[in-house]
Amino acid sequence: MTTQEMTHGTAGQAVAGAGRPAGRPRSEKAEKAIIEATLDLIAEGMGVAELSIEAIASRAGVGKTTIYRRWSNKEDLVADSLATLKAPLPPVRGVSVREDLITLLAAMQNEAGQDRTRCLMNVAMSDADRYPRLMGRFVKVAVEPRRKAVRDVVQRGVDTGELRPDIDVDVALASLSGAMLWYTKWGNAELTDGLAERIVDQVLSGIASR
Amino acid sequence: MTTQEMTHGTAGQAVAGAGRPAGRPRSEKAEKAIIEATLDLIAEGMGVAELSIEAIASRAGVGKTTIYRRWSNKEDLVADSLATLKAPLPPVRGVSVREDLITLLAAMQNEAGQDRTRCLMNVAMSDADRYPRLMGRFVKVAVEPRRKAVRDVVQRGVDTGELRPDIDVDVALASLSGAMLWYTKWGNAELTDGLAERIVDQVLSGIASR
DNA sequence: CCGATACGCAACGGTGTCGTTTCGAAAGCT
DNA sequence: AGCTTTCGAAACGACACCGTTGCGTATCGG
Repeated sequence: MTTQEMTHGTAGQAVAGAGRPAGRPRSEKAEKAIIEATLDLIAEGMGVAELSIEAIASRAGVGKTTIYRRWSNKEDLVADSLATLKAPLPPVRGVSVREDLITLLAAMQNEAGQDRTRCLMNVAMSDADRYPRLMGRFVKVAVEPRRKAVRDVVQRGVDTGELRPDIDVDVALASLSGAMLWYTKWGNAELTDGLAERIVDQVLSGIASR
Repeated sequence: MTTQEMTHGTAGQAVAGAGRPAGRPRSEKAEKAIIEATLDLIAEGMGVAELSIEAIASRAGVGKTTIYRRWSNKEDLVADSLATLKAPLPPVRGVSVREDLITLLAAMQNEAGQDRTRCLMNVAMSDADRYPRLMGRFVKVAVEPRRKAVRDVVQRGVDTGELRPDIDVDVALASLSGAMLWYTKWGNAELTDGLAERIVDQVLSGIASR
């Protein structure tokens, strides 16, 4: 958490081992509800700028006070909310690079079709420039794990000789993930069956004549 | 223009040849200023939702009346503004597919580095879901020409035999443009020299071992 | 010159959100 | 019990925009 210290965190707890703040403890449930409401609203297409504390409070069934007590501003709240996002990546079977890449890209395509992920992606791309701290957080919890997953597979392919040793791994990964990103955004929405497979095969084999 | 008809457009002009509305004509300069101000604000990172008519009027040095007289709502204004965007694509020399693709991707990378294009891109990706009409307009004036440029080069390569005849052109184009998009968004910002060249070469030759 | 329209500007009442404050009730500790 | 802190709810004054209207001026055609 970012602004936990704001109220009592360090003061009451850091020095002596058993420093509870005395008084009614903060409701863990309220905190969950607030974060969940925040993510919900974002997932419904709300940009960070339009997110209103009032709407979050109302949606979470919580008083505004309860929010302001924990986060001093919207950005901190959103940052903490993003940080709770889990990244359930599909497991990779590890048999062949081709198969693993298809698995990962297909998962990416699937996620891009869901409203929640889609809107989060939008926020990530659009509000990123305006809220650099948010961007950092989002990249860390959402983009980075996926990038790493693809990167690991590619790197493994290089190590095992399945892929050429002289390739630029970052560019490879950009070609793969970027292709899927592009296609799901602006490609023709039809003909997306077996898209992951087509992308992977074509990036693997190249498009130039031999 | 979308809502020109709102006031006098069709009524005064369509029927008899010489039907001017009588009275002071609308200032072309004001119109330009309004649209320019709108694009400016968007380019400064303003999302469509946060765009305020007041801000636009103020920035354009224009009364709100002058805006409301022409556009009945914000979306129409933004749509018309986007429609005025020119797409100065780099000329392509047509010598080799590789060279042409590098030219186009390098231009894309360059554009992604400019704040104006960057923010417009953000709006395109983020507000697209919320304002489908805007999305359509933007795709038409900004995305489509670029997509077509790359597509034409790829298609030409297929025709001349420079590229394999069995490739999926759309996937190829997604791999190329998508890779650049991905890299400029989330790739490590260093080491972007010769990026276009690296992407093109690697997509052309593929990454799999032979 | 006259009538008509557009111009920039300032003001209107209305709405939504801000961040803060107050309130009575609830929930923990000693 | 008594003390402390948090809870949800409601209200506060402040501000930013909304979309509209009126005002005095500018610019056209007849």
